[in-house]
Amino acid sequence: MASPRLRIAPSPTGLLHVGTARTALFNWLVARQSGGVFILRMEDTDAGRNQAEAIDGIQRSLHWLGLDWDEGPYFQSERTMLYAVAAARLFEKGQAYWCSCSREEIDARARARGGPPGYDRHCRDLELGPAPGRVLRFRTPADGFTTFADVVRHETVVENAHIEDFSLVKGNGDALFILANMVDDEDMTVTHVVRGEDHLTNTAKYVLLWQALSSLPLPVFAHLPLLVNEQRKKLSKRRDKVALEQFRDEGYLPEVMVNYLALLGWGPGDNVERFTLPELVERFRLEDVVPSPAFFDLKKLTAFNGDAIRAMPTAEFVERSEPWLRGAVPGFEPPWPPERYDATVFERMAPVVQPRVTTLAEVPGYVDFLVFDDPVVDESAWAKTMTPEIVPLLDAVMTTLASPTLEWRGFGRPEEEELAPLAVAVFAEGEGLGLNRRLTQAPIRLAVTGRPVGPPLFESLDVLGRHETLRRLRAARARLA
RNA sequence: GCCCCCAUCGUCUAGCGGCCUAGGACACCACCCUUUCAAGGUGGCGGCACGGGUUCGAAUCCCGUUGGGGGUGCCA
Repeated sequence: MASPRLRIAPSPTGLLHVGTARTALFNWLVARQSGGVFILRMEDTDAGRNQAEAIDGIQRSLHWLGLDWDEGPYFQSERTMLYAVAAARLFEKGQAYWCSCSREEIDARARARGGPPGYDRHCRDLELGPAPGRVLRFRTPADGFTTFADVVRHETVVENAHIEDFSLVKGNGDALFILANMVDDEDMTVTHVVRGEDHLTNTAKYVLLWQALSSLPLPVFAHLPLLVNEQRKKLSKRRDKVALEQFRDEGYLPEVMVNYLALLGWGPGDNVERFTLPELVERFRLEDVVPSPAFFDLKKLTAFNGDAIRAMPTAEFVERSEPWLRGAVPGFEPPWPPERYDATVFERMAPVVQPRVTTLAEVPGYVDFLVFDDPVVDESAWAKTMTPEIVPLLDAVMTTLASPTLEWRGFGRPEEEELAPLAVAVFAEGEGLGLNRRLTQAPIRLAVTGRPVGPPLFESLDVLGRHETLRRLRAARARLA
């Protein structure tokens, strides 16, 4: 048997959608694990809906995920002759006919007869020729059944009487999806059609067309379960956050996205859930795809992302965070002018930031106090914490921190059990005033970072430096006086 | 309306007739650790939609019911 040929056939009407990405991934996995070919084909037959930008965006997103294609991108808009030839053949064989009915006429007749909506085969035997405004319709057999097998589902049988005489060519001469899609699959000798369940109903039409136009065996079909939102509706770009580039901009890692997407509609037999792309190539089985819809759970994606960030060597974390810190991410603005980013400062904080973030876009929020001239103060937290009673603490801490004999070090050392010198000094002052560690660190954190929560305090002071720490403490003290 | 598909913890899934008093992950809860917040550790809560069959035996097979979804375009 010839090597498998699979394709992803997005229509360039917007950014790559997570559902399309999942479909692309499954197709790609089958191709790669079988020594097959993965084809990219832009289904841009509807000129009015195409967006030039989308063509680049789709390719960018596929690359981002690590899904490379062997052929293409093909563009259906450049292959119109193929569809015209197929349409002419169908017409000549009597398997298609021209129809002059407008949508309004079709609907009006459906209402008049009180029957179900849909085309009533009005022009079927009128023997009309082609003309502007006329559509070409497929002459669906009046009786019999159309059946097809599906790797994910049971064999499906559809009564031909239930399939309307669907349109193949628009009134302006352009081919419709159903024709172009089938003709291209045949022409590109696609062996496996792996796509979303929303195409299941189209498949009977596809099979009918294939039988009318091709002597090749039908491709193997696999209809993947839909990705749904919390309302259990198909993910849509209008209602839901689905653009892959948005996830990228928010600091989700491509390897995590691939891993998570693979788990939507498929599960390995054992209790392992974390996979790299090469591991997926090895483990994935199309036959094991489940048929029921899957909820795209942002919480689980985020949890995986946080795990992956924590699992990185710190140097890698620093490197991969940089675009968000420098303002190099298209959809993300750091809270400071990009030129203020100082890589050497961030490098020192990175080890304590890394376990606290779940996406890379969160990183700047953990280190902004180091970049700003003055901390941005959380006023509600200030009001609660910075009471007149803490003045003695601030005074004592300032005196201690100003002492030149104090070693300015806030990071603990692996080999020592004790607290770092800065922590020892500050806690000692708090203790002297009858304050526990929790109460001692709170006002200092607020004075220096402006917030009640954040990275560990003494590490933060360490990186901020003695001079700036004291300046901020004095400023807070002044505000209280 | 009609056609098609689907149905295991809240969610994603394991299960493919006996190993299931149904396993894992995310979420959630509790405790521990702790300078905030995280992280980490330990434990917990929680499910086979319902009704009939088939079988010595069903989450697993069959039928029905109910529920959910998709399609029904001169969109893809």
